[in-house]
Amino acid sequence: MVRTPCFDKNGLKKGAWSKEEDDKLKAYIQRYGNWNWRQLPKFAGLSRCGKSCRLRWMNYLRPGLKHGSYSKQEEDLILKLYDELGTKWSAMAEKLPGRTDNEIKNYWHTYLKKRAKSSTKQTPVVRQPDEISAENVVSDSPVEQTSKDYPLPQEQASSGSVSSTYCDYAVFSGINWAAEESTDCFGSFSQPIENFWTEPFLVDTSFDQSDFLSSSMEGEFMLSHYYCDGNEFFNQSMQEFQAT
DNA sequence: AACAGAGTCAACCGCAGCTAA
DNA sequence: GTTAGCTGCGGTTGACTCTGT
Repeated sequence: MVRTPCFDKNGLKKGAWSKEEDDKLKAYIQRYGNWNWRQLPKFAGLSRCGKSCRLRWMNYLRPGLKHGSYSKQEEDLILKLYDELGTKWSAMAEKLPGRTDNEIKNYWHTYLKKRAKSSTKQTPVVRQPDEISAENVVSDSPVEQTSKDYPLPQEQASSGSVSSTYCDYAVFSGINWAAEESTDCFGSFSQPIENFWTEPFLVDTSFDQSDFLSSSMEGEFMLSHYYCDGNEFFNQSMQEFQAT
């Protein structure tokens, strides 16, 4: 299912990610944010290219992602969005909280392409773009159910990064990601520091997540410019987590 | 049990677009 | 206006799993 790990001529690792690499990347981004994908692997102690790190984070490690089977409503929405947007997978992902462009793309190619072909024999339903939105999704999944109860502000629904939308969804919908991923959530991100950009981005090759967690709980790590797609999410999550 | 072909999906590749110098 | 560096996107690949024979 995944590519066998190997090293290219520059000594950069390719292929499947190990648990250890995941932990390093996750911990680093949650600590410092993705301030520069190109430089990030060097500081995080990873033998990967920045692109690979970004992809891994966006498609797999990022909080709030849903994995697994799609609901009927999600399938229908993807089909409708495909009619409207074509292969704009990232645009589709914005309408499907918790799903990535890559995942939607794969799902399309494996399942929905066939379904779409068969349905083209019927008269297609033409919809205006503004008719298709996340709030039109009716789903039995917790995220989507509650997102109807806590609709996104317009600017959040229509602009900004995909991931911040996911995160805001999570926050709006009251999902306690901190509780779900307690080891991934770190206290005090909401507290500011003066010199985030001048803070040394130390290579955490000997990084111990439990140490980090405990120390961060005590408020030792504080970020003001947490330059991460999910900064709002983390700030909110931290507050929720600390409140529990 | 063994093999072949189909299906799945994480990851890679290359390009376009954006921004800063 | 040009160039370089970086990010994000969409298409594609290929290792692995599943299913049928």
